[in-house]
Amino acid sequence: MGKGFRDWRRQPTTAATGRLLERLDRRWALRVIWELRHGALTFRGLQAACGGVSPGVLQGRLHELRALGVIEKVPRLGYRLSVAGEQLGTALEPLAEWAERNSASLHAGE
Amino acid sequence: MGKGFRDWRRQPTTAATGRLLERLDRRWALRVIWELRHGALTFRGLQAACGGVSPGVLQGRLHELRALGVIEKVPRLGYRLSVAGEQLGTALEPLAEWAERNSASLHAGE
DNA sequence: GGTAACTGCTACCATATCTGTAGCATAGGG
DNA sequence: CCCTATGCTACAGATATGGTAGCAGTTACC
Repeated sequence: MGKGFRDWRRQPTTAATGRLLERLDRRWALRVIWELRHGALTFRGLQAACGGVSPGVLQGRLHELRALGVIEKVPRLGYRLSVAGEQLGTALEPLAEWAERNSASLHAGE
Repeated sequence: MGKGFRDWRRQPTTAATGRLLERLDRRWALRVIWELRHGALTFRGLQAACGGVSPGVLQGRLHELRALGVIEKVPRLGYRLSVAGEQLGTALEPLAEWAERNSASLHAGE
């Protein structure tokens, strides 16, 4: 980084939160969890629900999210949230509520 | 898309939430908001807080987030959350709490 | 058995985005 | 003037994503 960095770092983001954000700010990561919040979806169903993500990317996200332990693969149904994943989905709800409340400005930003 | 798509689309993600997720699942978007939650930061301070994001990317995120109306630029202090942005930051807290609770599995997924 | 439609998943390439570093123009302090 | 900090731009190389085609396995049906 440039030379002008001072190490004043105040209360820093904890490692755990940092790791989470590191995973979730990738494309479709949040969306996948969000789409699974009401139950299991097949790979292709999930793909459609996300508006046609490319299968390679979806595959990658599913792999990462499984490694994180938030989703799991089930023989017939496809993929679904794990217990931890459902909690994560719940933690996402305030975000969705915010989006609803601020849909006007979200639209403007487009 | 493959040919095998069925249009069964159950309760779909609302447009507003979709748009939000579309913006926030880009790299560093969530993190920037998260780092600003305790007050304003300068461009370079924000850069440092995010672990050294490349300035070009940070610039892009700041531009997008300003267009969304969640952050604003202040003459001397750098950048800070707008009123809506603070609400968004608050909506992010459950996510951070989840991360703390599940730090073990987050570590495992690394 | 043949076929049709589904399943999860892989390969490929064009494009977009991110990383990492260097550097510019400005402002303020000493 | 010199030094440091500011916001910000530029550029090359690495990585991620988008879009499409297609494969192997399973299930259902005629």
